[in-house]
Order: sequence, then C-alpha cells, then structure tokens
Amino acid sequence: MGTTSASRQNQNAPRLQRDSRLGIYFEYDLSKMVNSKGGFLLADDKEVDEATRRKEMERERQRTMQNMEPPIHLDLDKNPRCQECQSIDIDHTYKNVFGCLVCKRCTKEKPERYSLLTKTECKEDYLLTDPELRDQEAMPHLLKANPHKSTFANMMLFLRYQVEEFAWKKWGSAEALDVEYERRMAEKKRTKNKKFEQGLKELRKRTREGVWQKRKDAEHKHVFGPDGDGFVLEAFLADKLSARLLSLLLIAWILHLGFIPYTVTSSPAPLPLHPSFTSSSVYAKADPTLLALLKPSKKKQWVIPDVLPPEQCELEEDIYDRYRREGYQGKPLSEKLDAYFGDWASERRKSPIAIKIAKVHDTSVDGIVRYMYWMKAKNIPEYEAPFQKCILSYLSDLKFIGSAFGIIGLDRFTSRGSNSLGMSSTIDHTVWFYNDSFDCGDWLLYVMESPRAGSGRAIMHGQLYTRSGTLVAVTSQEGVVRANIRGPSTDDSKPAAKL
Amino acid sequence: MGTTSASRQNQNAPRLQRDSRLGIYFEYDLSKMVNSKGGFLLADDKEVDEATRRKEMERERQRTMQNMEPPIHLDLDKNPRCQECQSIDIDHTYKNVFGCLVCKRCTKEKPERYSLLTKTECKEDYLLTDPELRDQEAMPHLLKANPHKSTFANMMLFLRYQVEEFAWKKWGSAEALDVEYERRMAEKKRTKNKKFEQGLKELRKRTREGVWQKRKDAEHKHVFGPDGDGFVLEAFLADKLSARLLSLLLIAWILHLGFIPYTVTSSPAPLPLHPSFTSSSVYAKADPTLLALLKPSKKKQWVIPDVLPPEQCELEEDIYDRYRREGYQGKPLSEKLDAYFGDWASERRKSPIAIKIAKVHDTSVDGIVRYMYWMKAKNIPEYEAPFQKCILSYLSDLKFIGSAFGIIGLDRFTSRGSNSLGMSSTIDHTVWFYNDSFDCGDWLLYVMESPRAGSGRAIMHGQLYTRSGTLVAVTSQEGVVRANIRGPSTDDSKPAAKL
DNA sequence: TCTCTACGGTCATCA
DNA sequence: TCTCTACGGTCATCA
Repeated sequence: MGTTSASRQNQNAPRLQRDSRLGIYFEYDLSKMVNSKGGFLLADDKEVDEATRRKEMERERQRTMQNMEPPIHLDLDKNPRCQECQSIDIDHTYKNVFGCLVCKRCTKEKPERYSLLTKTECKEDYLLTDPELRDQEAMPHLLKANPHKSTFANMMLFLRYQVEEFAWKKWGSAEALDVEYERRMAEKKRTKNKKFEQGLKELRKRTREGVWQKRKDAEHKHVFGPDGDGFVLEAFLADKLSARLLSLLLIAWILHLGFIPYTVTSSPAPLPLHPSFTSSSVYAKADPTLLALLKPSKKKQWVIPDVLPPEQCELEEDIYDRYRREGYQGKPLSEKLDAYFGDWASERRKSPIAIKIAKVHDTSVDGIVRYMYWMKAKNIPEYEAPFQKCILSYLSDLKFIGSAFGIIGLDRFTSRGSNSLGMSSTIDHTVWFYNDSFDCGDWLLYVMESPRAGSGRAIMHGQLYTRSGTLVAVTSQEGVVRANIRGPSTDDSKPAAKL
Repeated sequence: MGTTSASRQNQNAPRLQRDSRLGIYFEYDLSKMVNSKGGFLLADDKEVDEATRRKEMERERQRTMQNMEPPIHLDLDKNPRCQECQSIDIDHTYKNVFGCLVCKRCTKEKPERYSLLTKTECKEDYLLTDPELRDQEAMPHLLKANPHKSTFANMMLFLRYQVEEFAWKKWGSAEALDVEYERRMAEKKRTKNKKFEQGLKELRKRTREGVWQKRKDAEHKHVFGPDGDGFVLEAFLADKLSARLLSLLLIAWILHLGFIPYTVTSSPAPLPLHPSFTSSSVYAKADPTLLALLKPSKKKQWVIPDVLPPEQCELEEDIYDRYRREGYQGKPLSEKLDAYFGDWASERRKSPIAIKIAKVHDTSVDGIVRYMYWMKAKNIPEYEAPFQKCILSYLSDLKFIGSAFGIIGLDRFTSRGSNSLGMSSTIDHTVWFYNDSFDCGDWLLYVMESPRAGSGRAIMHGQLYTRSGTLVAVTSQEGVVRANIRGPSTDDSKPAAKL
C-alpha cells in the first residue's frame, strides 16, 4: 500500500515538532516546562494577554482554514437550487462545508434535517465515536468559536441528516440505535447502583468496626440533638462533608419523615447530592460516592417504664417449661412446639446470660409496641467498666433483632420451621453508652422497639436501664427479617473443586 | 500562557496535513481511500513493492532523525568518563540518546541498570502509560527496527534505570509498584472468573431450557457412545466448536478420570483452550468464553436391578409411621425426630405421587451405592405420551437430589435441623426418554446413584424402569448439597424500599 | 449549543 | 526483545 493513514500523522507529530517547520505554534512545549524545574515561566500580565491573543488567533486561523479547502464536488453544481424548495438562494456555508444545496429558509424550517449538532451531541445522542466523527468525508463539520471561551477548542458542528444517515447505517436502523442507547443507559444505571451498594456495605463495615473500637476504648462519642427527636450522623466516607451537606440531609429527612428531627441552623445551599431513603435511614451520595448516612435516634426523655421488679418476673426457661406443662394460649402444645420449647429452655439454661420477661407487651401512646426484658450475666465478679461494656454489648445482641419478629407481627411459632433464626440476619449493631458505672451482674432492663420495618428490613432501638432507673446505654440495630420462604439461590453457586 | 503543549500538536495534525508542507508522507490519506468507493487502489505488484520500500524507508528515516537531534546537555560533558568504571570509552548511543555516560562493557555487565526495555515491557512491568513514555525528557528512547517486520512501527527501547527511577517515583517505591501490580493481576483474575461463571450460568440456563423444549416436543435427541461408558456433549456456546475441540475435551476427560469414555476418532490438535474440571463435568473455555460442557453419562447395559415387586414394598408414609411406633435403628425416637417423621408422613399422604422404598441399600461391585424407589402417580387416567413425560419429570425430581444426602453419607437425621431441604439446591435436572409408551399411573422403579460428590456438589444419575424391566428414562441432576451450617449472608442484602 | 485527554481495562488488527 | 488504535466506559481538568 502506497499510502499513509491520517492517524499515522498523529503518531509522528511529537517528533516533527523538533524540526520546527511548523512555525511559532510549536515553539513552546508545555509538557517540558512542567518537568524542568527552573524552566521558562510567564509572570508578566502583558505576556499572558499576548499568549491569550495568540491562542485566540490560532482558533480563528483554524476556522478560516476550512473555508480555504477546495469546495466539495457536487453533481448538481451546475444547477445550484435548494433541494427542498428549488429556490436559488443557496446557503454557502452549507454548500461548501457540508456539500448540501439548501437555502437558509429551509434550514430554519426543517430543523429535523438541517439543524446543526455539536460533536458532543453526536457522541451522546447518536453513539458515534471520535474516530468516526473525524471522518471529514462522511460527516463534514463546521468550526465555530467555542461558546464557553474563544481560546477553547473550536466547537464542531455537524449536519443532522448526515449524522443520522451515518448513525443509522452504523447501528442498522433508528430503532436499533434506540435499543443500543437504552441498553447502555440501563448498564450505566446498573453499575452506578452496584457502586453505591458497595460503598454502603463498606460504610457499614467501617461503622461497625469503628463502634467496636470505641467500645473497646471505653469512649462514647456521639452527636445527639437537644430535646425531641434527634439524629445520629453515623459515618462519613468523604471529607467533603460540611454543614451544608448536613442541612441538606436534614431537609431530605424532613421531607421523608414529615417532621423536623433537629433544628437546622446553617442554611441549605444546593449541592450535587442525591439523597436516597430506606425505611430506616437517609443516604447522601455525591453520585455514586456515599457521603453520609443519617439514622434516626429516638432520644426522648427516656425514663424507665413501669414494670415489675426482676424478683417478680419469670426466667425465660421457666416460662417455656410452664408452656410445656400447661399449654400455650389455652391450647396444649403440638409435639413440634413442645420440642422447640424444650430446646429453647435448655439453651437458655446453658447461656451465660439470664433473661426474664419484664412485660410481654406494651403499646405506647403513639402505637409503638415495646418488648421488655430483665437481663444479667450469670455469676460474674465485679468487672471494670470496659469489660462491663463488652458484656453489655453481647447481652444486648441476644434478644434484639429476634424481638422484631414479634413486634412486626410475624408469628414465630408457625412461620418459622425451626428454632434457628432462619431468614433473620443482623446488618449492624451500635451501642452508645450513657453511663460508666453499671454492673451486668445485676439485672438490667432492656426496652426494645422497632419503629420501622418493611421490605425485609427492620430497625430496632433499645435502651438499657439499671434497676434504679438510670439509663446505661442506647442501642440500635438493623437487620434482615423475612418470613421463612425458601427460594433457590443458585446465583451464588460456584463450580466445585477444580483440579 | 504563551506556550502550547505537545499534545496540542496531535490535535492539529490532521488539519496541517492539508497544507502539504510535510512532504510525500502525507500525500495519501488511507481513511479517505477506504470511504470513497471509487478511490485510488493499488493493484500492481510493483506498486505494492514500491509502497513497502517507501514505508521501510520512512521507518529508517524516523530512526536516523533521532541522531540529528541536538545531543542532550550534560554537566559532565567536558569530562566524559564512564560513571561506573571511569573508562573513557563512552558508548555514544547511550550518551546521545539517554544522556548517560557509560562504557559498552559496563552496559553489558550491569544489565540491572543498563539493559534496554521495549515500550511494551515498560507498560506491562512498570505500569507506565503511553503519555508517560512519550515524555522524551524524563525517559528518552532509542528507536530500533521492529524485529517482526521492518515496515512495522519502530521498536522503542528505554534505559532500565531511567524507567525504574520514573516508575518508583510514580508509584512511591519499588514495593508500592509491586503491590499495585499484584492488585491489578488479582483484579484481572477476578473479572475473568466472573465472566466465566456468567458464561457457565448462561449455558446451564440454555441447556435446561433446551431440554425442557425437547421434553415438551416429545423428542429425544442425545448423543451416546456405543457400549461402555458414554458421554453427553451438553451444550455449545460458540460455533467455533469442532471435532478438534471435541477430541481435546475427551483427552482432558481421560486425563481427569483415568479411563477412556469414548473412542477418539479425530486426532487432537492444539487449540488455545483451557479445560477445567469439577467433580461432575469438564468445561472447555477459550478464555474466558465457555465453549462446551461435557458430562458423564453412565450408559451401561442398564438392566433392572433385583428388587421386590411393589406389592411387597412399604409406602414411605407407612415406614415413617412404623418408625414412630417402633423406633428407629433399635432406639425410640426423640421428640424432635418424632415430629419430623409425623410431618413427613402427612406430606407423603398429601402428595400426588406415591413412593415405596424398593431396597434401602445396594452396593454395586464398583462400590457405588444405589437407592431404589417404586414411584407412581396416584389416581391418574391414561394420559398420552407427552403428558406422561411431564409427570415423569416431576416425579423424578422428587426423590432425586435428596437421596444424595444418604448416599454421600450425610446423616439426614442429625445434620439437618428441620424437614426443609436446607442447604440443598438443584442446579440442573435433565431427562432423556428412552421410551414413549409408559404409564406413570403404574409403578416405575427409580434407581439412583451419586457417582461423584464433593466440595458441596453432588451429581446424581438415575434410571426409570417399568415393572417389566423396560428402561423408560435416564436422568441426571447436579445440585448443591451442604451440611446445615448457617452463615451470615449479608452479601446479597440490598437496601430496602427506596422512595 | 463545548472539547480534549487522561485513566485502566480489553482486543483484534494491522503494520 | 513489537506497536498502535479502536472499543466503551469514567472523570477531572483544561482549554
């Protein structure tokens, strides 16, 4: 082949520069200036202006150059009439640049054929690529000054019908192009979502680890609002987070919940954030990075509820035994249930934590159902605060998400097949300590409620009080809670052993 | 700024071509030739030779041009001694191209500093990019003729110590580079695996759908070997598949299993395939596309085994009831087991399929354990063949993968917590019909064996015979079989409802 | 009414 | 001892 492609030229350009046949435009090499530490630097305003002017001129030169190119050959050249209305008032730019015989009026009246598209539009809307748009023959373009700034790269304008012709040939048809467009959009959405999920998971992990760390260090840092409902700003992924973001999140929270969780002090300013909601929290993501996670915290004037003292309450294992002797809800136990209760009772007897049911059921004025247990560690010496906190963390996890079953109305006796927890799984578990002097060896009252549950999720809030009514800790847990519906999950299956 | 970066030049190059200041090299534009239908074409051999020669010359010109560049300025220029051995026998290429004062002998003796790397090596081994390697200042390069062909793009040679210096600055340190390298390799492996899994899943889906289609159409197409062990070529993803691939797969199969499953007729030729094995099948993938899947089929001279006629066998529900009355394996049932057996018995009574255990246990000469059941549909009219096949498909799925538990030695009574199948899940289920005239309303003998199981997988093969001993169908099923170990699987969890 | 390159992948193709 | 571009994404940056 005796030819050289245009692309070859690009490749050689950096070297051609050195023989400086190309005039002033190539005299300075910015990349070199950056690398040589004591290089040539522009300081003077005049010189900067001069440089700008020169660049501007260069852009203009590029634009004029296209006019100097030999006009495209046209069969109809001898008879120059508008192909739409036969007028002889041909638009010269259209003729010379696009090889299109049309009058100015028709270009205005038929934008579906004669409007001009920027290069970016061609790429985005017709899925054309840079190399394709470089093809002067199939799709000529008109250079115009960049509307953003005259020194910027010239804007390239393409003729709509030529672009469409090209794109439809490329993709098969207008419909095929649409299909491909939709496919790409869907794929894009999918990846974005995946990235977001990833970030969320990561955040949850970090949060959990962070909490664990704090717990071990016997610290308790947290942000709570004053009276009324508060919020917990759980974690940050980015240091971009600011008071502005905070207020935006709060606004989102208000819109979502319909009430004001906190006094918004700083004024919200627009940020490119997309808050997203689940039943339990608000996320802010600067698409697709997860920036923050807001979770509700019911910091009311927490007071110990009215319950019987632990001495007058039954141990769980004793209750189970009683059911087995006397039946449950008036009916004798089925063999199956009998077996379950037997298992549970023996499990409770073996556990290092003793649990008594303080009140089976308590519906508060706002309709929230609460569960209450007395809990303590069996036979422990008087440990120090940090270790006490560890025990409390363990203890508070025991009855927590499991209670959500009852609270949200899943019948634990018929829906679940066995005494394993089945389809419930903890996503996170957070403990905020309010007090450093408590003893897990004595009874603690654990009050729990699930303010929100849905779509297989439940959020649980709990408070732990000493016998004397001192608030010791506040807990929060999110978990998966599902009825025991079993579906095939071959999605995760991996081919077995490979040799 | 009064400067222009080198990259600007690339951008302008296509236009500069038009003013043809750059000589013959830019006279032809290949991209235009391709697009203009009646363009300039080379037909003559002489012209082709001429073109080759011209290209060769151009390559050489590029190489000579670098010698004409002004030599790099050196502080030590006045005192040109080898920086390693102080010899004055300086290598001129190293000095002029790389600005490195060293003698020829030292370049040979210290390859860890002075050896030359191709551009590709720099990219692959040091994770440098094209733009970085374009930087003549930081990393000059020597042009050499392309060893593959002289008309190909010149080879670019970089000086090792300069490359390493640059790379270590870029990545932080040699160790940091290694870390990044490993990360990328791991990532690459991960994506490849994922792609492969995807292909496998897709293939399985297609296979299953295909089988279902066949079943509905009452066809039975399959490939079996003659006598002895046979194979089933399950599915193809690519049309590249040929007799050569087939033989390669068979060879792989032989190496894997140690016996010849089929007569290899066509000679195996090397193909870029990577067969991979699981306990049940051989895959061939032309990395990473899955090409074919071979699965064993035990087509021996299948004969109905020696069992008691259905009239002398017990219904499963009756067996369960007997266990509950008389105990199991000499011991009375625990309350839990008693409940399970009660459930199973009532489930069996409600099922549209009756099942009798034909033989509890049968170990064949080759040590394979078989399970046998008599099965029939309860109270059905005399359906036609296609509908009979549907019933058989359902029926053959009932006792299939579940039997793998017993066969591979998992104790179904202690390992599993409830009567739900727990961690077993069918991956696929294939039925090949051997006969069109059978009646699911009368007893069929179902013989099952699991020739291979491991890593949480089990493959099951089964045959169905009429009472008179006619082979009706052969089945094959792969499934996940795991002990009932419950682990958290929050990996799949998605945030709940969004607003 | 913006354009370009860089990123870090994958590939086949061509040269 | 090979090199380049195209692909189809994403981005910030710069111009």
